[in-house]
Amino acid sequence: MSEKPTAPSESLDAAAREAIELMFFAYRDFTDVADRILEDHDLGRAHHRALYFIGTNGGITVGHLLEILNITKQSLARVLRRLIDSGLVKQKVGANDRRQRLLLVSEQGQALLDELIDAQRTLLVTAFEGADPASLSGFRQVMLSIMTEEDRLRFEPVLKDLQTRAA
Amino acid sequence: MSEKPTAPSESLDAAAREAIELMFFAYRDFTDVADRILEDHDLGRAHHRALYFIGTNGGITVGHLLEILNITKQSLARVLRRLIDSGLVKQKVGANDRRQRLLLVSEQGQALLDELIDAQRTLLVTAFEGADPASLSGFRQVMLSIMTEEDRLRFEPVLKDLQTRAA
DNA sequence: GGATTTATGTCAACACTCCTGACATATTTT
DNA sequence: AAAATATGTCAGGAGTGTTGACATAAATCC
Repeated sequence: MSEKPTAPSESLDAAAREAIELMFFAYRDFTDVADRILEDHDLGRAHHRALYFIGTNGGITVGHLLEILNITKQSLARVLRRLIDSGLVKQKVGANDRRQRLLLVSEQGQALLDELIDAQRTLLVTAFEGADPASLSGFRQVMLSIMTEEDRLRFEPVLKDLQTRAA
Repeated sequence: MSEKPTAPSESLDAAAREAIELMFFAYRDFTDVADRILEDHDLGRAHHRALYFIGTNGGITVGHLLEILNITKQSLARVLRRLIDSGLVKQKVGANDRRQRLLLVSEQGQALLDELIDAQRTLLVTAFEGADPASLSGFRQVMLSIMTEEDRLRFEPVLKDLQTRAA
């Protein structure tokens, strides 16, 4: 009685359709908590993302940051200029390669970043507490599984099947 | 030996920190599959979102769509104008309330929407297949838990604790 | 029925973010 | 010395979101 023989499992299919909306609403509300803080500093999401990856990867090069963010040099330039001019991010000439401009958050930048991370971390901790303890690993597995192989490799192993490397 | 007495559980905290990045990369790669299709039609994400909610809520009013999307009238106006001018969306005067302009996708609009939904659905089905079957419910629980109460109510019950209503 | 509210549309103007393509400089590599 | 790399910048265009004001038609209130 199944509709089409190409159906992946019917139930997975229905879950996937619902998940399209789960992704939309969860992501929007997740970013909203940071957006409210950013408003007070007249910064946008692009500033948040750059600040975040600079803060969590101190001394990152401009090129590497571009790779992570997946945007063009010009898009990042504008954002970086603001962050540097406002004193949230500092640059340091690379020790080995003097062409590089290593990026670092300033004390102020770290303070703002802490505020942003805290807001999202708190939301997530609350969400985790509101769900079964076992949900956490399911959530993680699915999220890793949604992203591209390339992005997945940025995370610690832990998953056995997805990353063929039983350490 | 714990750092602070305010720590929620240490392990939940660490998971939440990682989840900040899971959200970023998973959402980006999830939207990317749709963005590639949208490019071919010279449409942006805003058009996608509007088309999606019109398609899945046939006859929705402009006001209701604004509530779902959480954007201003002017932001939607531009997007809606394009969708209507390009024949992807039709308007119909409300039967009861003739001030209303009920929104409906055209045949073309439905075809494009199907293409977009298929792309994201396929990605999600593959992700679900690549994770433990039990992961699915964990993923769902956490995603629902992340969003605001208001948004959560848009979904079918299923969760017992979060929605106090053991129907 | 006249006043008010509601649903929708639109104009103007501004900000943020992303893109393409081109060009310039300093430094490293070949 | 020539080529490649890392970074910065200029010019210009598109999409998306905001505010505030104003206009019209239709429903609702008194």
